Amino acid sequence: MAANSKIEPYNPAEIEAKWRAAWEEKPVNKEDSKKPKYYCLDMFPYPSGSGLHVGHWRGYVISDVWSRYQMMNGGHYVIHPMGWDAFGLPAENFAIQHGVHPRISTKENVDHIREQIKQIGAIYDWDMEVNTTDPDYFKWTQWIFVQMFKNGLAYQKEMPINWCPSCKTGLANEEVVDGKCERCHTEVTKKNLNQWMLKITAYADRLLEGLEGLDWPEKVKKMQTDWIGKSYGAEVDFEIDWSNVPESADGKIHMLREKFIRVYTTRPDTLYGATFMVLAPEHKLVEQITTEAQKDAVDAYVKQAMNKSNVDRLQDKEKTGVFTGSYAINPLNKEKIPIWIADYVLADYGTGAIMCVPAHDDRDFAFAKKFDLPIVQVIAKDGVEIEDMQEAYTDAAGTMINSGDWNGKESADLKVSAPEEIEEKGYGYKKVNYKLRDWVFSRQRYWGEPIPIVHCEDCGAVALPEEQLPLTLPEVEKYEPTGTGESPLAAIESWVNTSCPQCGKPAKRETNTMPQWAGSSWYFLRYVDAHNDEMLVSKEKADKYLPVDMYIGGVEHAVLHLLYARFWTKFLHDIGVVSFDEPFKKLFNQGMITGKNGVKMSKSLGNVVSPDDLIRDYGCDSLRMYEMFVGPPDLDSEWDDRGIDGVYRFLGRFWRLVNENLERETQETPELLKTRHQLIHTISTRLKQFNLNTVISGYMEFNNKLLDMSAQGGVDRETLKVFVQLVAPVAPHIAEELWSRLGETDSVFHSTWPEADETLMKEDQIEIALQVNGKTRGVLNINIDENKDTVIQKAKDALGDKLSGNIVKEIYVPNKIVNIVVK
RNA sequence: GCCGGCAUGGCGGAAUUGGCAGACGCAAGGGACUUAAAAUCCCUCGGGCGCAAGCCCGUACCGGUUCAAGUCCGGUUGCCGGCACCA
Repeated sequence: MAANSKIEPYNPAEIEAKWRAAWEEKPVNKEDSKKPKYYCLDMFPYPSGSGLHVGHWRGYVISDVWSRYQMMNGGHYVIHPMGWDAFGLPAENFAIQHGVHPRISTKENVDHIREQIKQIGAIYDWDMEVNTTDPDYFKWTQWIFVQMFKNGLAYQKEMPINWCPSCKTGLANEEVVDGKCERCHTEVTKKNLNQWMLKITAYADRLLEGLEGLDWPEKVKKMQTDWIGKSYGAEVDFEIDWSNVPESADGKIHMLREKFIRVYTTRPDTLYGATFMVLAPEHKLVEQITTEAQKDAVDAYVKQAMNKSNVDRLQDKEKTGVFTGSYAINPLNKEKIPIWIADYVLADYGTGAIMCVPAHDDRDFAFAKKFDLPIVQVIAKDGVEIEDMQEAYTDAAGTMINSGDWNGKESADLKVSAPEEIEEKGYGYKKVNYKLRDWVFSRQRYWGEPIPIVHCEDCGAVALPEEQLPLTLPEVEKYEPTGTGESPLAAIESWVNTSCPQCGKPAKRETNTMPQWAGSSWYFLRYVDAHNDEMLVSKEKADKYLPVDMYIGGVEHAVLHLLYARFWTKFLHDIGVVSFDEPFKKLFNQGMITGKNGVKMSKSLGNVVSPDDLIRDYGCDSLRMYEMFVGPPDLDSEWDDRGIDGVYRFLGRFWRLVNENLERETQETPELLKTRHQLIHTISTRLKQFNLNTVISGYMEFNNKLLDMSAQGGVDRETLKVFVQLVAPVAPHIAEELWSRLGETDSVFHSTWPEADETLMKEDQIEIALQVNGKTRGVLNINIDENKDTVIQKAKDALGDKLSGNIVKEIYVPNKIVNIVVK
């Protein structure tokens, strides 16, 4: 059937320009306190100079589809803002190379990317726009820091921290990936610096417990759980046997000597099996307990361990270590056990010292084998003591042996009860530990929020009073990091020299800046009250519009931004700024769009696909739809330009379907009614479940079906309207155009999402499969919900002589299948 | 090493609670329309055997449970992701 020749062809450029202008003038989503709110948030971008590619689009399209769906389904006022995470190194490096102030280049980049993002045709409310580098914004970032300082959560500490020699700045643990800088992949070294730290560890338990109630991908929750790394165990004291270290040797006297070495263990049940101890090379007792004979070897080892880079320390799985010459006493069996030092023991976890149970720990086993130390099994594996052990038995499962009065107990029970027993006997304490470390918060770079602290000789570190915020960055000539651990700000004397806010004496400003993650740790709160001069967000707005209902972005921030933002939100909750303590109720991680063969799109590889040409050739709606159709939204997908032809052709046919039926006045038939409700049901279900790629295939399937019906008589107006509504979230421009052609005067996005009536969508005739012994041998048309006996009789008739042998069993799954088992 | 996830045509991918594997699309081939091309429309499209009706094989591999397995269970291999000496 030829298309009606009078129908004008689908012209996306014209339609999209028309509706872009109309929406610009009269936005479809405006603040309306009478409607229920829905907050759908994108992870805001860093405004880089290279602009957006089709991969960036995906997340923004997903969130816009979801936002528009929320507007229509439930009549929500949707908070859907966009902003800029604009502090950071690229702008600063650009300044170093070209002498352009980061403020200037950042503004240019923001203006450029804002225009690109507008191409997506999303319902962003630009009145809410925030920029982390705007003094009116970072005033509040600094304010939060001051509150943390006042509450003892921001503190200074001199310690060896992760240092990136290329970025010339300190890094948080979260920013070190495989021993390398998360940004530039340079090997991270250690540097001893006085740092500002944020006490995220004070929130370790709450950050862990809070995960339980969140509708987040399990993967992300697990990553955070592992990162926090909570473990249960005991701290146990081992008495030091000082007899090998004469007190007079280096002038030390007994009184100053520690009596015990304290260790942390998660396996107190294996205490009888501890046959040696190992201290971290940095442990404070190492010097004291080392005997004269071992001194040279120990000194050499400590020196070498200190010089090892993170990467070496990670890669060298081979155990190394030296004997200190001293012994300790196992508190339970009173055995004398040697004390070693080795770099496999970390100085900054637990107590920096461990008891070693080689029979039941892989690392201790490897160490014992290498240095020929005794191995004593204390848990029977499968009821027996292993002869000539080849690997450690690490399960806490089995009966205790070689363990004094613990013999015969179950190790799994003992693992739980031992800490208390040890506590009663006075050898130690029950103890919980975390892998999470405090957040190294200082950066020795220019383009970040200045830390609002003044150092006064008399008063120490003093926070700037609130009325002096924001503390803005001074103009500088040189942006180069010094590399010495000092910020470039330290060279600006006129800025550094100030007076103490407390006593008025001359004092110096803190010259470090905050890390990139500071501004992004709370931006989602600011959007809903972006122009408030009085506070970071009013109580009223916060209560009305927060927290975030749906957060959409890449998985790469699982333990960085998402952990920090949760921490800051909990803190702001505790000081009464907001009344909730989890910022993001639901999280969705979209998969990455890659180039051919799953290679990440990058400028240097030249495989970046720009949306610009595609929009020109196919239009925004086609690109939006293809972003959804390219693959399941949560998985990575390879971009293939050719695929967009498919959705473009579909939109052309959809255009034709509606237009060729505009004037027809087709009456609704039972068949059309049924199809309409099946369509509503199919699309709504898939949309709700976030199966966005199959939403698109659903459109295509029903469009083909309706085109057939159109050719055979026509499609009624109500069905067309419903179809247009269902397409609207994905392809808003064409939908709005067709909606108005169907005679509607208000926006399709102000219409109510159609509901499927299950009774109307039911087929009355259905085709089911006929099987013999589980193999399909034909199909059968039956009435829906037809009685079992009738169906089976029909099936037997239809199968006829394919049914040879005795019928053993007849299976009928209603409306699905008949299976006859013969022998 | 430990912990997760995944494995389906030439390609991207569909398949409620186990119930006709390959929806939808891309690419490819054929046809219609056209002076021609583009666009559009129609048909074919997992492999093998067969003139045909039809039969056999097929969801990484091996085995199991079941009337019935892409789906569940046990084992193996490969790929991806996270953690990486946290005691």
